[in-house]
Amino acid sequence: MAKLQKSIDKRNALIKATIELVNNNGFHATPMSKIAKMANVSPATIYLYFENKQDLVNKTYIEVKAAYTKYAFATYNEEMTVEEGFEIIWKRIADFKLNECENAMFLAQCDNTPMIDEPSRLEGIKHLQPLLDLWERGKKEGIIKPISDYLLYAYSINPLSFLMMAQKRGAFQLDKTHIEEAYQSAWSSIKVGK
Amino acid sequence: MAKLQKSIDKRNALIKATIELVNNNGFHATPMSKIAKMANVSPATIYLYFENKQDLVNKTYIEVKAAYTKYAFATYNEEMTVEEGFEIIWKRIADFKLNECENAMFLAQCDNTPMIDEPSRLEGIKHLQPLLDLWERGKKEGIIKPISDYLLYAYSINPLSFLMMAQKRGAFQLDKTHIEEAYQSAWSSIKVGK
DNA sequence: AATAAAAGAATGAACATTCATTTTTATATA
DNA sequence: TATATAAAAATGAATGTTCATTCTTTTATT
Repeated sequence: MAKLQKSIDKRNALIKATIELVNNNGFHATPMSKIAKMANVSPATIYLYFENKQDLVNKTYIEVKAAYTKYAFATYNEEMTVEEGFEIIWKRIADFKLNECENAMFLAQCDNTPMIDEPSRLEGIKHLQPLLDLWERGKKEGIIKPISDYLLYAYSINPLSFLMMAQKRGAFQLDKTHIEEAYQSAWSSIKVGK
Repeated sequence: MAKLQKSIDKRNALIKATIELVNNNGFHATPMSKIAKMANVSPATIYLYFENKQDLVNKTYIEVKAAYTKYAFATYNEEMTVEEGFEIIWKRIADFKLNECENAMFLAQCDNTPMIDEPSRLEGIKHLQPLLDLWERGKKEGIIKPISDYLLYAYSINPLSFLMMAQKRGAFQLDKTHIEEAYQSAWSSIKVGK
């Protein structure tokens, strides 16, 4: 019962503050004291919810990653054709990167940085399985190129991260038309051409 | 002449150490003392070559970025056709990401992180112009899709960064065949389809 | 001999974490 | 229903360490 009394709101506020501060300053330039302040909590309170700073950031990563994949697959089901399924998933991912920008940026930063420990990174990858299964099916049906999943991901999904970062820097605006163009590029880079 | 007496070797060693340590630990988790130690230099000496830590990392970024683009365009010239030119540049970039892995990883980390200040970031972008010019030409000739350069970059160049990181994590090995497949994906995502 | 480069030790600030108390909450009793 | 009590949750202030930067002295160069 001890655990249950701890406020889930406080925990969420801490995670949210972590995301926001790390996005703006990077992991090591966001002191626990600032996280506490932004979450309206005493620094000592953080240690009731997380073991230490590394644990806080690992848990934040896993939580955001789970939210990401949940969002991505929310409207997908396995009865769809490969092409349908891919479009559904791709567009959900695009939505996430644009609408849940803070979360998506946090993930992007984690992915190129020694900020997250390896177990947490692996934990985060798990949830992507449905997409890999879809690709597997696509390869069997001769619809998706028979190449490494890493290549498929690099060309069809990862570009969205780059576009999101560019947009965040104000370099350019990703509108409906762009999204459609981007989708076409993504699909044409992984589908089997005639 | 004061400046000229300072050893270029020492400066290079400092930059090299910065890259290596930042790659492994991140910017804020690499103390000046460690950089100094790895470069076989006293901490105080760093301040003869760089104003402060931020300046050191900014200068490192600019230097690596310049090396990257120099490498990328080394075998390209403007007489080439658009398709030729793109292939030449693309493959040089791929080489860089695979052979100069330390440098490429450092750039990838900088690009998603608030580690570098904005002026240095802009300074680093400048050198990419020849590729943008090539694309401009390709669009005029109806060979390259008439879409934003950001989209072209996201789909044809950026995936290499993802693949490099995956390879670094030991997740998979990017061999000759993969490179060729990757090139085909890159080209087919930006060329005008029939 | 004069000047620049380099060094190692010192300085002071910032920070993660812990400590000693206080406040809140849940429950038991009358 | 009101009160007492025990346990958890929360806090602000300390603690000890780490680190960027500077200071003073030594070494190398011309």
